Amino acid sequence: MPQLRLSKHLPCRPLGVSGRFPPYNRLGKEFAMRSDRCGELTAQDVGRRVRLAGWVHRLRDLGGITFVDLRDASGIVQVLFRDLDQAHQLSREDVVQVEGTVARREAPNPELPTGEVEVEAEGLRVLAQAAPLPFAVDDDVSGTGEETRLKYRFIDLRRPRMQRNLALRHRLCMSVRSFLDRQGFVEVETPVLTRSTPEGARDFLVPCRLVPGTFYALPQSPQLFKQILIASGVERYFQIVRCFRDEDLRADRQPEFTQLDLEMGFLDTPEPLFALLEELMAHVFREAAKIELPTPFPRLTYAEAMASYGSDKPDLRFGMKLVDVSDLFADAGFRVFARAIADGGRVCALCVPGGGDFSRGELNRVEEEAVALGAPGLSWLKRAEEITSPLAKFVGEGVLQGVVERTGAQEGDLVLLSAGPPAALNPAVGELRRRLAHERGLVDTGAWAPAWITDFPLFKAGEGGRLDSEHHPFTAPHEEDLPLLEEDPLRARAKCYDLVLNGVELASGSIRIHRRDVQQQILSLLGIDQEEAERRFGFFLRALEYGAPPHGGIAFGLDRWVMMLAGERTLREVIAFPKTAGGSCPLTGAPAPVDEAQLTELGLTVEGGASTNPDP
RNA sequence: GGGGACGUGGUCUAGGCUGGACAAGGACACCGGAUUGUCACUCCGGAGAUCGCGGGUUCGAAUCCCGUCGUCCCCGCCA
Repeated sequence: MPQLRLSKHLPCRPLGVSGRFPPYNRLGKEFAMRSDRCGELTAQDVGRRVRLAGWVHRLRDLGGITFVDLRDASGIVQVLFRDLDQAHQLSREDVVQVEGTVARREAPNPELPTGEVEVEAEGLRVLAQAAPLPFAVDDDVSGTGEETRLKYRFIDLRRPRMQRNLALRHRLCMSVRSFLDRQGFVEVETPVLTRSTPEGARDFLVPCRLVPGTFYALPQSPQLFKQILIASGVERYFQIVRCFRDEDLRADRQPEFTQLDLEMGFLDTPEPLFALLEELMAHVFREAAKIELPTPFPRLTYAEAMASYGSDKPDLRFGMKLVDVSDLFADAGFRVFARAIADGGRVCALCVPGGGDFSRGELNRVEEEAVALGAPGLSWLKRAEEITSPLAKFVGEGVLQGVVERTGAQEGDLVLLSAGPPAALNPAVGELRRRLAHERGLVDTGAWAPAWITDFPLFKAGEGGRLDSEHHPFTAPHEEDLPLLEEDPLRARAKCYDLVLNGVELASGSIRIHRRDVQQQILSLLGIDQEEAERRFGFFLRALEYGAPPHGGIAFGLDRWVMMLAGERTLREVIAFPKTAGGSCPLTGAPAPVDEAQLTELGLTVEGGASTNPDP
């Protein structure tokens, strides 16, 4: 039986031949086990003696001849075994080393990048055998339940699509780091074992053995640390950092997730930051995904976004703005609308291009949906050759004509009309806008539509008439709104901004308060008195007392960013080892009960005894 | 905390409404055999499931009911 002959010096392929990802600088020594990578062999290699190593992707045993698709990170190449008995013993996903000669194929496979060639094996060594697989390593993920994929994540991640996602994430991080490095940012690590930070979510707690009865909290974000770093003279800080929030999960929410966190000193308006971040975005899209993003990004104030799109994260890949037609209906004779206006509401029109084909039944369904979303009701008009509308019997034709003109409705379009208080009406119609656009195929799914949303309110109404921070308690108010803090705090605007991409909130930030007295005022408005403030974040307030420059920053949801670029539907597809919706990890079996001895050491007892959780 | 969907050999699923020849069918994977140009190789043969778990209804439950656990999606919650 032929054995693998290990040549002493098999020259490695020189640099620059391959354009495949990931290209990397090869040190000769690195290739002790292989001279080439599977996916990189081409017709130019015909006649070369090569040594490969990889996984047996697929086997075709024809008796006297056996084909093996050999796979490594670079791709797949067909290996041909002639009269090599060992080849019959191979199984899928065995790890093998093969030495042989590159030959031109009798029948090329156009489906495969390496399809013109194959490797005629002269020797084979099995490096590791694989047990029967729970699922195949191919890109059709649909044939496997997610729990099974997570339990055998080490197999799942071998799939090209998952490899691509991991690589995309890496490239995104690399391009972020290189860009920010060139802009003078310094990556500084902040503690994971820390105090509760005031983000408003539930904390993950870690019991402290040295002081029984006390707990560290895992950070919901490094917010206070990054501000302290600014006060510490780190003028430009960033960090790609894990954050933890103990809340229920969603397709786009994991209990631990990654932020690109950054902060700049000597910043009192967001303008320089916007310019920098737009360049960062454009750079990252170009480097990581070969997408050109035009800059500058459109900007909308929070008030504009709510009025025109009914959302603080509008999807700008399509139009369909909410159009105010209140004035047209104020005295038009339709009492329902007139009363809504008299009560301080508005009449809002939404043009659905091509919506003229909605049947009466569909319109009823849309109205039900609108009401379920919080709109008081819904009416409509259609522009065909004539304008038709149930409102025609209440208002003059001129009013409906006015609606058509203002919304720009073309022949064949539908205009939905609803009236009510803006706080309820706008989000309802905005959500309707989003749903109808998707249902009707009006969204350009290949487009990238970033936008800045600015000037959020500083506060929102909390439970029992309390004030809550819209962003967080360290957000600076607009100077001209400082008087409002006393008179009408809910009207005060914050120096606060979100970066929205295709209707998804990608990043959120603000100019921070850098004066101790203003900070104290905000905290007291939030119902946090001096004593509590001192107790919870006295360390931070102290930092503001010793010369903190004006500063501001932003934090990106990095997982979401990768998810969008990867075109994935859930965060789990872009995180190597994610949690299920129930917060568990099928791979490791976490969370799991711990030994009684560990609890004792920590001074903890578990009510009702530790729940038993069988090993996975 | 609430709502919805799902749970059947290793994997994915059919069957479930209308309980009875279902000691559960198929595909892929696996095992044995054949096979010298395949590429989702093919052909022949084989093994493998007390239908998530517990209880109930019934002469009889994969199927109906209740509970429970798990997975997924949504609301609440959460930047």
